[in-house]
Amino acid sequence: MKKKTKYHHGNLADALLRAGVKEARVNGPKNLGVTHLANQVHVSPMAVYRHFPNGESLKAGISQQAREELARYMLKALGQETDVKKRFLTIGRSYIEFGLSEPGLFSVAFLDCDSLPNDEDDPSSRSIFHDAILDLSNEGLIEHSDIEQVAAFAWSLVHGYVTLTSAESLSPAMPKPEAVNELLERGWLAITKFRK
Amino acid sequence: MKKKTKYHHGNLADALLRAGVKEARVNGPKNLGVTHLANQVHVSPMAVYRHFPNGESLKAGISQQAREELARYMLKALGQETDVKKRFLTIGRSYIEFGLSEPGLFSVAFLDCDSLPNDEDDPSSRSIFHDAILDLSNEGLIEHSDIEQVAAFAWSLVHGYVTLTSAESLSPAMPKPEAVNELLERGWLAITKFRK
DNA sequence: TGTACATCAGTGAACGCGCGTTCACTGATGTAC
DNA sequence: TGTACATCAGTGAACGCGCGTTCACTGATGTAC
Repeated sequence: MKKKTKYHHGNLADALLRAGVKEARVNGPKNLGVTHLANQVHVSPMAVYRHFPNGESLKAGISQQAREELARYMLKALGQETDVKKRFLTIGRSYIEFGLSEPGLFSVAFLDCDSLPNDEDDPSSRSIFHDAILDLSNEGLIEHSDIEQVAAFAWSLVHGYVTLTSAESLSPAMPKPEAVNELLERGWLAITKFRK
Repeated sequence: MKKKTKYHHGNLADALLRAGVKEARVNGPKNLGVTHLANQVHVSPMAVYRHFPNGESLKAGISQQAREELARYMLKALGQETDVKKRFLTIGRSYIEFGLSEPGLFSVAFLDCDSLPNDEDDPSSRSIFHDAILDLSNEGLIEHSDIEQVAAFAWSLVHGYVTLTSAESLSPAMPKPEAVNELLERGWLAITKFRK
C-alpha cells in the first residue's frame, strides 16, 4: 500500500479491478467508469486503455471479479461438509448471505455487461450449484433428467429472494433472518419430492 | 397524437410518464433522464420541473407506471378463473410472461429509486400475490401463519427466474418455455405440502 | 360582456460537471551487441 | 560491462457530449369586477 510514485505502476490492470471491486462494494454499479477509477488509482484516464480496450470491458472485468468473490464465499461456507442435503442447503444459504451482506457487489456481479466467458477453472456460483445437483442425482434424490430444472428452480429461488429483499423500497415485508431456513427447506422439499 | 403546437401542452406530466414508459420498454433504465425525455415530448427541459421536483422523482413515477402495467397484465391473465390452484399458478405464470416479454419495463419496474408509496387502490403485483395467498389460507391449503413465508417464497421464485433468464450473458442454460410449468408446479408443491 | 391582472406553464440560453476517448508526447525498462 | 535503441507504460491537455439544474423571461389562461 505504500505510495511508491514510480512511473510504471507495476500491475495497473489488477489495481483497477481492485479499485472497481472496492467501489462496487460501497456504491454498487455507479462509479465504475474509466475516469473515476483512473482517479482512484492515481493514474491518468488514458493509462486504462493500455490494459482494457474500453470502459465496458473494464466494467465486465469487475463484474467477473464480483462473481468470483461470491463463488469463493460459497465454497468457503461449504467447507468439508459431506452430507448431501446439508451441502445443498449451505449453498443456498451462503448465496443469500453473500447477497444480503454485500448488496453492491452482488448487483455488480449480475450486471448485464459483455462478460468474458468464464475461465474454465475459475469457481462460479453456477458451477457450484450444478455440481451439488449432480450429487443429488448420484444419490438418487432427484431424477437425472431433472438436473437442469432443479438448477433453474434452486437458483431462481435464492436469487429472487436476494434481489427482492435488497430492494428495500419495494418489499417492505420480505421476512429476513430466520425466514431463510424455512425458505430453503421449502425449496428442498420441492426439489426432492417432486415427480412429474 | 396530432402535433398541435400549442404553448400549453395540456397534460405534460402524463406525456412525460408515457414517453418514459415507451423508452423503458425499448431501452430499459437508460435514457430516463430529464433532458432526454423532455426532448422526446418536444418540450424544454425546464418544463419538466413544473411537474416533478427533480429528475429522480420523474424516474420514480415511470417505475411506478411499469409496476402498475405488470399488475394489470397479471389481473387480465387471472380473468374470472375461480379454481384456487389455477389462480395461483396463473399469477406466477403471468408474472414470468410479463418479465420475459417486456424485459425493459420489468427492470424499470424494480429499479431502486425513491418510490412513492403505492396508492391504496392501484393494483400492485405484491397485493395480487398476497390476495391469492390469503385465498389459499382460507381454503385450508396453507397455514394462516405461513402467509408471509409463502408470499416470499412464491415471489422470490418467479422474480429470480425472470431476472436470471433475462440476463442472457449469465445464464446460458436457463431452460425457457415449457420449463415454466414445471417450475410453477414445483413451487406449488413446496407451498401446499410444507409443514414445519 | 369587456377589460385588468394574477397565475400558470411554458421558452431559451447558460452553468459547471464528469464522462469516454483521442492525440502527440515522454520517461522507464529491457535487450542486442 | 557499457551503450544504442526499440518497446513498453505512463502523462497531460483537449475534444465533444449529454446531463441536471438555474436564471430571467414570456405567452396563454382564467378570474374578479
